[in-house]
Amino acid sequence: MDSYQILFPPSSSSSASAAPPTFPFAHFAYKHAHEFHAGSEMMNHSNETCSSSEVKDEPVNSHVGVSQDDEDKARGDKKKGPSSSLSEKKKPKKPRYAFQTRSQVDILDDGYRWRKYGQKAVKNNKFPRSYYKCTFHGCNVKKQVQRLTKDEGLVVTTYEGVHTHSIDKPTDNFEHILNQMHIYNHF
DNA sequence: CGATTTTGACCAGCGC
DNA sequence: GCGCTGGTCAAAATCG
Repeated sequence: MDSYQILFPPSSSSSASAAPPTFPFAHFAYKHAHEFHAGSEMMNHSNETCSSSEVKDEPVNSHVGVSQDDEDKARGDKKKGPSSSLSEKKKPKKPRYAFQTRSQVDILDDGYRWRKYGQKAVKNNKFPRSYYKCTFHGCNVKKQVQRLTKDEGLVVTTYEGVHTHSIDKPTDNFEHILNQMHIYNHF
């Protein structure tokens, strides 16, 4: 837990091929474009919500970000029980895209279908963090939603992985925004 | 009745 | 080595 580098995705994606089709939350971003906070620079403009000047505990203040690592994953078996099988992987962290939004509800509908699989109380936060998994068959995308203590109205959503399928609930022509985001991405 | 949420337990990584 | 914290699983409960 710490701060993910909050920034827009792959500004450094050396391998474009590896670049995900789009951000998993692009769709959602569009829907909440008006209240979408992403991009360190973009944020500066809308500093009304977060005055990230004196940050001390909350690393995530006014950044939205992304931090990607490997594209692998390492969930072979993590479960209770004898950990006999485990001699591989070190801890490949999948790319994670974090961004925060202003919303009264934690459950932000981004078009995909999620199933909650856990909830945990995190330190420095009054509100618990919820863990969701994409229910699409074969899609291992996960996301966690957490409300900030400082800004009760701010919800931090962290996506892990990229959806390998289309949105379950298509709506507006968000592809437009997608393109824009791509631009940032390329930037 | 099936899908999803809730909730406690378990495990792994990290810091001291 | 121990304790803390985060992340995940799974059984039970709840919802549509």
